[in-house]
Amino acid sequence: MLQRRIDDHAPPSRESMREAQDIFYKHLKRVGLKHTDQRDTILRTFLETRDHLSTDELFRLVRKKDAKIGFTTVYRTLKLLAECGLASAVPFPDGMARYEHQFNRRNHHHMVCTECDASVEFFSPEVNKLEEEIGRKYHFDATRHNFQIYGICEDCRKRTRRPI
Amino acid sequence: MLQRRIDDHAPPSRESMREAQDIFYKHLKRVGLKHTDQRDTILRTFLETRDHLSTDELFRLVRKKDAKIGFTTVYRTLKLLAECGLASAVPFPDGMARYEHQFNRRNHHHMVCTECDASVEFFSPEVNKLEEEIGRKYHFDATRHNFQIYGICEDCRKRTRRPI
DNA sequence: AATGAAAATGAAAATCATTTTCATTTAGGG
DNA sequence: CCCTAAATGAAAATGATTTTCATTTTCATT
Ligand SMILES: [Mn+2]
Ligand SMILES: [Mn+2]
Ligand SMILES: [Zn+2]
Ligand SMILES: [Zn+2]
Repeated sequence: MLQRRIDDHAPPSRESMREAQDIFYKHLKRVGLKHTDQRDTILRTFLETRDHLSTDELFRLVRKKDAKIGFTTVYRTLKLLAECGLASAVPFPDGMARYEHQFNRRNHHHMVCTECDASVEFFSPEVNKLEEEIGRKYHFDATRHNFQIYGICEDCRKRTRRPI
Repeated sequence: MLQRRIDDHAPPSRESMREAQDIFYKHLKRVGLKHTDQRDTILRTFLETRDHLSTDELFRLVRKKDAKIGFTTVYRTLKLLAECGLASAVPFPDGMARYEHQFNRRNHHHMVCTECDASVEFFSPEVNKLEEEIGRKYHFDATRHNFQIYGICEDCRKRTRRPI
């Protein structure tokens, strides 16, 4: 699924990769699970992209590195990554479960174009403040939120000659 | 799915029901579709509740009024209602498609308890303002948004003796 | 290094919400 | 009333997700 960026990014450095693996393997140890090559490969592949990947899309990327890794293992690993905070589900309107990595990454939200399905990330500390305020106001122990804006992206607007 | 309210509400009056039917049938006429008893019954049933209903849940309610109406018709009618703005999908984390009616209803958002799955509606004009501002800032023609807060509801917090 | 119990793997099957198909019935303009 | 396009609903298809299970692997302990 197309994704447009408004910020730069470099692939993760060797050491930040280590750092993330550390988080993952500490989590595995904590819940009594084991370290495997498959999990390593899947984590590395996942961190190398900033896309919003479906399980199948990640599976296809993983398969390029190790064709013997099965879909089921990718599916299960993605769940583990979400458990320890390295991944989080992004609810896009295509209905499929999609994940993005949350390692060394600036907190952001998404605008989704209803015309071309592209998503654009944006940054808004105000949204985070709102979560807090509303939680306090309604006696709700808020831990996270989800905010997405739907509409027509700049490109689609230009394409259809319909200025804002 | 449990839903707690912080505002009062009465069942729709006879005349507001008419008003909604009018919107629906104008829409049907516009797109060349026909008026049927089934569609009437489904719309009435849908407007009588403020819950966030899955297709199957609405189907069960509809069935009480007319046992001959099929699931497929409910499914299709819900789509039509969404088309003309009388219904809108609410993306709750249980993964199922859920709809709430949007007729004569105050604009609101949802807090969802990750412990008991209950949802609480809240009101925040600030969120609407944010949609506008962000759209303007990023040259995105924003038409709608989705904002949900996840956390632990008051009841669950009391139950587990873990004050905020 | 060898052992063995617990966990991991991956192919295949199961699940289940959603969507489509299709034979039959119905709405509604003329 | 007639005719045609649309509606209906049962059944089947779809497709993402999840489970099952036989086999393999990890790793703490000898
Ligand atoms: Mn993102
Ligand atoms: Mn609601
Ligand atoms: Zn677009
Ligand atoms: Zn709760």
